[in-house]
Amino acid sequence: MTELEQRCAKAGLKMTGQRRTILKILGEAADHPSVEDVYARAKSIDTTISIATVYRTLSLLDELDLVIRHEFHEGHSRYELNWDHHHHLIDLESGQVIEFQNKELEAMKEKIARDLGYELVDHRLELYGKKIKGKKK
Amino acid sequence: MTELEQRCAKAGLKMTGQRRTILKILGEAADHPSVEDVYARAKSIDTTISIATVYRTLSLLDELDLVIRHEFHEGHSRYELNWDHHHHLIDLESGQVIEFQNKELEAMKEKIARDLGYELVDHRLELYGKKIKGKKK
DNA sequence: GTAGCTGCAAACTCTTTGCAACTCT
DNA sequence: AGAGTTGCAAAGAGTTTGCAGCTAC
Repeated sequence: MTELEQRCAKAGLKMTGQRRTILKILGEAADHPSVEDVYARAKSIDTTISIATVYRTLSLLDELDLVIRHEFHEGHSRYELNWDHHHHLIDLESGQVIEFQNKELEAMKEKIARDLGYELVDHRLELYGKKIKGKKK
Repeated sequence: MTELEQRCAKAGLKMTGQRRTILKILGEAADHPSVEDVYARAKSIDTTISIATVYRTLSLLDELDLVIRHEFHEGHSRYELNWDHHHHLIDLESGQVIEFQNKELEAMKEKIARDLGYELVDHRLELYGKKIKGKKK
């Protein structure tokens, strides 16, 4: 039983085959799959799984904070495991999503929230950019 | 003719009554209205306006970058004029949206993008927090 | 055994679109 | 005059839900 599965079980979720399949897919995903993506990958493992189950499972995982739901202005959501905290740079030309982390940024966000009288619970930063062509090294 | 209307006209948009109404509403909005909000307010000025026109106009304004479209994970979009650049802190308990700016943050984001080999075109930062009750002054 | 989970299909919400009539320039 | 815009209603996309049967615990 994986750590992820343990955390689900601890939250009172029954570990069904479908849920194991979806957790496996999320654990192996190097990208930020949409619901349709997760569904397609799940079907290659369990051909009988339904998209309703994928929606329900991802919502549950989101509530448990095991997963992060993104809205990259595409008309649908994308998901990823909530493992290591990071942010995203979206390539406006190719749609490619690049992950990054930055300690200073984290500290700064905490401070901004505190100065406004808030305890920071969650936050999102998305950068949208274009690749610089002429590499001025 | 307002500056906003001039910028629309310059982009080749015809200045119809409906568009003027919507621009007026956005200019006067102190919040971040949803499409339904804009539609409701528009109707109080022009009872014959349709929600299709509101959708179409907001999309156009978004393309022209006169407006910013937000997805605060509510299942619908919210809009605001793209005047002064700022970010948002969303109160998780009340849903209240607080705006803030931060120079250091801006500089840092430019740097992160550049270091990744990207020219920053746009970006979003959203903080989600809870009000700190015991004001430890 | 039973509370919870699943697949299916229908329903729902938000948004977009085809079309004929109308209007800004 | 003519290209662009509008309202209407229908269609589309993404997501949720009621229900009967099934399954993990």
